[in-house]
Amino acid sequence: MGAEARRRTTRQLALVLDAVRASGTEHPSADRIFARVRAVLPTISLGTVYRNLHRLAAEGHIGIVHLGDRLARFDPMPGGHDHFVCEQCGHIEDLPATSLDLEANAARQAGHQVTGHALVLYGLCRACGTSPT
Amino acid sequence: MGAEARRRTTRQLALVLDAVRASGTEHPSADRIFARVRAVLPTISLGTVYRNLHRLAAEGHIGIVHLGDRLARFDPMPGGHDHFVCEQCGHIEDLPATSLDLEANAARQAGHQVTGHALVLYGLCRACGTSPT
DNA sequence: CTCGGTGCAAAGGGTTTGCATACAT
DNA sequence: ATGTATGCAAACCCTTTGCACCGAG
Repeated sequence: MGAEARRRTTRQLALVLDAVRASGTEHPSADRIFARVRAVLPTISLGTVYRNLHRLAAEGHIGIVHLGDRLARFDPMPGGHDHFVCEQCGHIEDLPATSLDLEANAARQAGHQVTGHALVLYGLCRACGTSPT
Repeated sequence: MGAEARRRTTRQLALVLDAVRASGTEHPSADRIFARVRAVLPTISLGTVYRNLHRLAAEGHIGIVHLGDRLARFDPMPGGHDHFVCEQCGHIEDLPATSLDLEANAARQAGHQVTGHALVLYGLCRACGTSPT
């Protein structure tokens, strides 16, 4: 180990992290982050946003969420929790972390080691389930 | 409702379904299905494979699985069950269906209706966890 | 005979990458 | 001074689509 690449702190990196942290519950996509940061630093490029997003995720500062569609979404909370997605309005909500002991059991009984999971619940959110279609 | 489009049965549709059904536990991607079918019907096109894959999924004959990587995988079993993915060798394993009552509860308490879920467990499969790195 | 399905090839859209330059250390 | 991070733009990759022809009903 040892030989880890030396990492530099740049304005771009800080701004990308800020943007994700300021996104609250929104779970923005990369191009949304791009737009936000660009409002502050107009010269930043999309490639840089992606590189910093991945670096931040690798260092455990932010989380990446895959919701079944093609694009990745970013989350100020690094991990552990799950998500609920409304199939009608697209609203995304954080759910508390779960141990998933029951579910992981099947895998463990097959001799596998479970180290993590991704869980997305689908349905109708309160607003969509209440209002007329 | 009523006015449903009339659907035709073609050799291509049947072969795509056959290929998915014959894939067992492999969870093949679209281009893998494409290759398999092409071995039997060399003139079939990728576009047709995708169209039939989606039609079969919409009709509930096969399942689509998103594992966090970029491409979709197809499953002879329509739904209900979960998956385990080995982070080292990429092996995919089916897990029995789970109700996820505990997890869905948090969403229900917020007033949402939960109609489905996608759960992927990550870790080291038996082979990778046992053998030396 | 009809009109839904097919093949082909080009377009799409998110993400990654090569390269010369800028800048953190 | 050193070499990592950036900006730009092209490349990638999976997937979707427009269009003219084919073939199931």
